[in-house]
Amino acid sequence: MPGSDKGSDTTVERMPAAELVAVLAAVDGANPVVLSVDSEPPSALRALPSGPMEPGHRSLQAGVRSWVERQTRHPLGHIEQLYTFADRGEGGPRAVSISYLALTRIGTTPLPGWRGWYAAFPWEDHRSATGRAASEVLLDALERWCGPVRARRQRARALFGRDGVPWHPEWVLQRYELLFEAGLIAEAGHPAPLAETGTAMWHDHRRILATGIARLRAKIQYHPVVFEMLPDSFTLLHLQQSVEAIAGRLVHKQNFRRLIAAQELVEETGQMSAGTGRPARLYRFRGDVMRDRAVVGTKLPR
Amino acid sequence: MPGSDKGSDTTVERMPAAELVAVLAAVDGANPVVLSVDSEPPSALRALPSGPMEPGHRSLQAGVRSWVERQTRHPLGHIEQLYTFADRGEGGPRAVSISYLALTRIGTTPLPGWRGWYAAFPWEDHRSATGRAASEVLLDALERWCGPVRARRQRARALFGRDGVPWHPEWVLQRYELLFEAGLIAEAGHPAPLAETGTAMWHDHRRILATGIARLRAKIQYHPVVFEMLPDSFTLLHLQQSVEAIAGRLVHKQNFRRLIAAQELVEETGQMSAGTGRPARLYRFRGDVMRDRAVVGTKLPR
DNA sequence: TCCTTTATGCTCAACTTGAGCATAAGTGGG
DNA sequence: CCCACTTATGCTCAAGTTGAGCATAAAGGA
Repeated sequence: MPGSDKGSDTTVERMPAAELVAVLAAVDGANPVVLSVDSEPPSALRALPSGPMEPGHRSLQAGVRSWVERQTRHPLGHIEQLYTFADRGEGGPRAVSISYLALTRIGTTPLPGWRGWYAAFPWEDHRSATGRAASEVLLDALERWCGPVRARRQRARALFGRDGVPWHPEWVLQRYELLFEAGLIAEAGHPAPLAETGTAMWHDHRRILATGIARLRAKIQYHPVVFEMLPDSFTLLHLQQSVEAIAGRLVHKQNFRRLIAAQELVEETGQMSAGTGRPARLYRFRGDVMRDRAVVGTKLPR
Repeated sequence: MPGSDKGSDTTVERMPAAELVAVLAAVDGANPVVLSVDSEPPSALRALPSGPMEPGHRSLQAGVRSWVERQTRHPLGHIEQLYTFADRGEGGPRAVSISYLALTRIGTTPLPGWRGWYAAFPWEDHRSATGRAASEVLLDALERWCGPVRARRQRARALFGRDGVPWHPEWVLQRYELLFEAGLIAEAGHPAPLAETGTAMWHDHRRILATGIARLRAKIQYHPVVFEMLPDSFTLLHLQQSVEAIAGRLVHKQNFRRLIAAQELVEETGQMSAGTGRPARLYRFRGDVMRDRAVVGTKLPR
């Protein structure tokens, strides 16, 4: 192998184990959810599914896919690697965890274990006034923590968007890390200093989840991955609500439709939806356009 | 640990060693370069610097930084994780390699080992007619390989941008993988079927480099990372050429300046450049705006 | 019937982007 | 000194994109 200081064979003994961690995301109506395991109390979001890496797959990707599909009995849509973390186990060998984001549909038979992801990040849901209020409260607390340090205050304001600074849905991880730095995050040990601080998760799973949400929010703007989380046929409102659920903010309905129409990502099935209000046309995703353009955006209007 | 089928202790023995691989990028005038090691013949791009992961750092990031800085004696600017690969070592334990992208300046004392990255990807340099021609030749070959399969042809055209389809600089990895699939990539074993196919690299380093270039091209559009690769003071032309070198395509000069001016990312030093043609103002990067906005774009006009 | 709810079509102003025109200010050669 | 050549810099214009709102349609229930 090339490289300057390649380790000797003894190095191998010190080498870390690798673990896979999955952020398995779906949308249940207007509620974005992830699969959670080992909940105590039940129905709380506590830990992401994880397991050891197994030899014998063509790629890590394939390994994650078959492992998750075996566990959940759900076919997976889009899957992508998030990040690799190394934790030092008290100065000794380090455990490497490789995290993945995978998208799926909640079928008609929802598994137990799906939990709304905003339980862990109340301030990230800017669709509702309560979510926005949580974000305000945290920004206040952050500014107290910042003290007179100008750079810090500016960073806080840029991330949490006050005073005309726009709110960027995809900066989930940066916001989480700032809150963490400021000691405002409830972790397993110490209790939450504020009510708006969200539920704690096992080990570093909350950070991994933040990474996953951030990636998904970013991706949704330039790649039609939402459709991996929708049923075969859906109304435009359904599509819009899924996008809003993920992005954590509302969009202008007419503009959203204009955008969707312009991109020719969907086609009418010819059928209409039932339900309250005027019936809406049902659409299906046109998988074929993916090949024409390789990448197409869904773009979020404000 | 939570998770469904957590491995027993015996699993640990099968676990892979982890190796770090760095794509260390810089810009030399109008030439984008990466640090290469172990060149044979010398001055060829053969392998990326790599080494074993060492315990004792706060994070992987910090480990890579100190390792690369020790090797190259260059301070690193931006550094980010690219991807984690697992290669199966003949069905046995897998080697995990964690790859990183790091940016730096080539100081006044250039290290040996910097090589133009387009040697490995001639078709990615759309600044020159020869690069565009290489891209055309490869697309022709691809279309022959595709045969009548419509979906394949469409994918090839979308990626290589023919017939009015726009060329997307950041789809480096996808293009590489398509060429690879089509058997058009020269790898260590078999020779190149075409002249335009670029130089082979050790193991999977060419894929890693492709990932790094892709990430850098994408990043440059919404984060001012170019400045990490420029000297303290520079002319707007210098800045533009660096961007063009990375993006692999030319931009409209006046629009580029308008964009830079609008973003207030740079300020005049008051001095002028010497050299051929009318002297130009020298600028420096305003590091302080980074904090105000958290993220600022450099955006590439066509 | 009227009220509530959701669907859908259309317009407008503000802003962004791609492209080009024109002029300025250096250098080196006749 | 004037000219060709090179790079710098200011400005305009047409198209396209985006944010926001007006208006109307079609269903169900009180």
